Amino acid sequence: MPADRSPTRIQKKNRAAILEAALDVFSAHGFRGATVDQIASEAGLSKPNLLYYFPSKEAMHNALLEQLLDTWLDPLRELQAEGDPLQELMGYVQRKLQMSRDYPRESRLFANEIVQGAPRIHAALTQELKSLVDEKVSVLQDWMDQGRIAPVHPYHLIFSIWSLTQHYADFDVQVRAVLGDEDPFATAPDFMETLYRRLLTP
Amino acid sequence: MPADRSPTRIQKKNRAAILEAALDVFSAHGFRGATVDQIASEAGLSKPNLLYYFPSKEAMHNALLEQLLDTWLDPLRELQAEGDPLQELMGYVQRKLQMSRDYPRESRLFANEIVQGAPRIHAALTQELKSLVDEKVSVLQDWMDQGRIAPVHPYHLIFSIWSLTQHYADFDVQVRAVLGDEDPFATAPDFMETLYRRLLTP
DNA sequence: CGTGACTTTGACCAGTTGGTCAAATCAGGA
DNA sequence: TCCTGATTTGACCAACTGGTCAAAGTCACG
Repeated sequence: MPADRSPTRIQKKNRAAILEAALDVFSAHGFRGATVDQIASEAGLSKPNLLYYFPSKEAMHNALLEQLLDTWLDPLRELQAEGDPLQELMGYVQRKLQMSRDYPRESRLFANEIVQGAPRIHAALTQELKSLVDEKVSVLQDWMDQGRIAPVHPYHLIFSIWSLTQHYADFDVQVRAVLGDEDPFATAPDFMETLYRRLLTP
Repeated sequence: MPADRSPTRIQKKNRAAILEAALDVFSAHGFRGATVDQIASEAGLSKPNLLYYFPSKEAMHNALLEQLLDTWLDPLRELQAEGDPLQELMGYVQRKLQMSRDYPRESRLFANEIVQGAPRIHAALTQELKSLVDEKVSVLQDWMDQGRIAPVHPYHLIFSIWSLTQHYADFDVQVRAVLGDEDPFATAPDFMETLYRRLLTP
């Protein structure tokens, strides 16, 4: 096991390579479907060498999830109570959509975990996630009470943004199978814009 | 292997029990994460007995997927070109939402398969699925051309219905972690109704 | 009740899995 | 250069995996 001291050049490089490979494999096969051998070969390292940097397969998975949950919630954190309501919400939707386009593996990693009952991050859902959502929901509720956006169930509003945007990452093969050659990300932003403008304009 | 003749009472009962258990296990762990032993013990049969009724683990998975793809597309098939456009679409949304509530395991089985790249049903996506969607999209397009519903990208409209409704089955733990005690299916139908009425009313 | 087909299972197998370990190799500061 | 700690790996292991098979048990029907 590498020491707890500040990481050497080699440690930095290898840890990053391992996490990169692990993201690839876990997001494509889920936790139980991924094998350490597969991650090792994709990282260009031997299996015992992986286990020198991370004590177990589960530790790699945890490292990814912890690192990612924060990044994943950033777009929602940026939603400002002080801004223009419709503009803030549109910004949030477009940021989430960009994340689906630019980080589809991260999206699928979470999707795999949640679909299978979130056995490894259930605590984080009821804590960090819930409290952030509760906070932003109260902002939405204020806007609705002030008549600045149309009144709708604020939690379902947020769920709808999550599901619509992540759909393009998580169900990518299905979307592309139906759309054929058309690039989903070329037309999705416009659709989202229309949908939420119609829904939320008072 | 059971004969090809008409199934005996025992064959019917055991096949059904196996598929029921397989649905439970596959939907909770994905294909690679599920084990035949686990399915066997949940079905109350021995492992060799399972493999007497199905030649392999993959055969069980295929049997489930084939049987389910049809059921899964039924709500869309019921969308009638002759009916009232808004009412037809609302009906479709509500039928899909009910399927998420009543058959969450089926939804998660598909979700697992698609998220992991649909290695086993990719052909069905580009054939049965695509042709049904193409057909219904042309109905939607006619309605839009006639000004009977607002013009939006028809494929994204269908994707949005899929993602919104299935979210409540596939991401159930997350939804419940955020909502606390509130039953998502008590308030979701109303939210969907509002959303699609605002989006589609001309 | 007897018989042949259907059903069930314990024991087993070869391949894969996550993980260990001692020994070998390497990097870099004195 | 040499030495010490960091890094790497081949060989290995026990547990588990999907799947096989011959033998035993059960059923339905004449």
